[in-house]
Amino acid sequence: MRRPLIRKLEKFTRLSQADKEMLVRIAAQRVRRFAAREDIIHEGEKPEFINLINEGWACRYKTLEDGRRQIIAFFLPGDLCDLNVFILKEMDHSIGAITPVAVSEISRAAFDEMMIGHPRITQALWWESLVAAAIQREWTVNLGQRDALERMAHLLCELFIRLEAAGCASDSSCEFPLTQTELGETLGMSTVHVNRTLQELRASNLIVLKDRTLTIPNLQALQDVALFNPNYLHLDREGRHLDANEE
Amino acid sequence: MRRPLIRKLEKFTRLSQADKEMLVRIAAQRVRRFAAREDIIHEGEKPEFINLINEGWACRYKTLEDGRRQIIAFFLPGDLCDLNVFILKEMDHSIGAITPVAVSEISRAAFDEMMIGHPRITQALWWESLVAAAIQREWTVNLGQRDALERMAHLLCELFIRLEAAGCASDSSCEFPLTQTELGETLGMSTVHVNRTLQELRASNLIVLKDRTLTIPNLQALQDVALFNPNYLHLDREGRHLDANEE
DNA sequence: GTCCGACATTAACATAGGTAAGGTCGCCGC
DNA sequence: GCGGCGACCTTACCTATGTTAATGTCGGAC
Repeated sequence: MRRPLIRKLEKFTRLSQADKEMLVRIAAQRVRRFAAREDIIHEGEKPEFINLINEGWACRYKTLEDGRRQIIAFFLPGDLCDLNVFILKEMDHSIGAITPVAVSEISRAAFDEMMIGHPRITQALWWESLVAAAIQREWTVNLGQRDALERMAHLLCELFIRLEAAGCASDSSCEFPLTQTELGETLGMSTVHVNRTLQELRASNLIVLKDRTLTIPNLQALQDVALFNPNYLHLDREGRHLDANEE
Repeated sequence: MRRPLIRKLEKFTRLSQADKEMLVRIAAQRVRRFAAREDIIHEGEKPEFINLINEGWACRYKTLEDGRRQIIAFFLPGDLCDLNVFILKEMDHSIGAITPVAVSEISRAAFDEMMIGHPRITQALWWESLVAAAIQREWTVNLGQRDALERMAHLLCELFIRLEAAGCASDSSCEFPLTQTELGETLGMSTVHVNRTLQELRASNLIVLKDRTLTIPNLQALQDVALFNPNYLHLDREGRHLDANEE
């Protein structure tokens, strides 16, 4: 059991034993499973829960009337969908599973209870939601300013670092279940060009991507290509890095 | 005095007289003014306040090492920068004035006080911040999937509708202070292409843009070109529209 | 073992949009 | 009145990326 949410929140703050137990309890109740490509919630529905991704990858996406699809965000293990969504009357986009996923539904009541009894968790959850917003902003920069190669490199850096924070990467490798079509829908490019771009990264020995596994032999080199600055992930607790193996 | 924040929040919920007085008081204390192009807060600084834009236009932006600049969001009158930012140790982007602006700084204490004594306002502010997130997501779709003409049309629809919600548009016109360079930095295109695209919209009688004034003779037609669906702005209170002239 | 669908790859060609360069106009400081 | 500057507009040319379509590979269903 990896408890990716706890792993991630501890990048921001120290949690007490009681805090951790609370989070484990929350994650254990109301678990739903979805197959790959299934929708977790669909545009137009009323959001009733905060979804927490426990295992697997999911994404937010939006489809235009004429069928073009844009992936707006990825949810990796330990990611929360939207604090406070219940305020909205209907979803303006959908959330779908990319791989098979296990999702915990957090009710408004459970959330409020946590907010009142666990200020450390509350703080940490706000931190996580501010980081999610920062990621969305960075995607705007990515799509607006970077060319295809930089854009792809940037996405790979981000996903790798986020997986690492959740304890889902081992030294320089991680699982990578995205198809080239999905990469295209994320980066606003055709699958043909996704393929060309990946070839180019492979040819420069910046990545190894095979059998749904991504290896980044030299992360700094890939970051340089991407003009990647990790500050937007706000991962440094009081300026220093956590020992990856603590606890 | 237009009180754009109150105008906008009333699109979501009814506010009591006491709520409104509270908001007026908050907006009146700690007002700072900035000239066009001046930074309100710069990347790397520690955020200490929530900024509320009272008058004028501002933007979030980010600059890559090599100088490319992306505008990430616009702040129009009545817009709040980031609820809860104080949690973060440093800004990962800058906020700058586009026109001369008047900004109210809301301290953490003032914010907490409001959260405790005015649940209606609290709800409304969370709504406003969820809408801001939805706008950011829509920009991702815009940059990823729409071509130059659609993208420009989409941005113009969005800005016009947001200005209208804040009481800053009169029937089919509004002030429009953005230069073509700024439009380019927003939409990820060169100024030359911004110009071509605006010409095309003018030639189709979809917009009149002259002397910093934008007129949209037929909003529905422009929305059609843009594949614009206003649902992401979540502007309908209990399913019906507010009378624009209430209060 | 073979058929099929999902995914990856490649090539040939088409185009949206970028780059470079230059021009006009109105405004501001002096 | 003049020089400079910023916004805007225009043209000619070039390139990154899209489109179409053919082919390859692999794993699962039967």
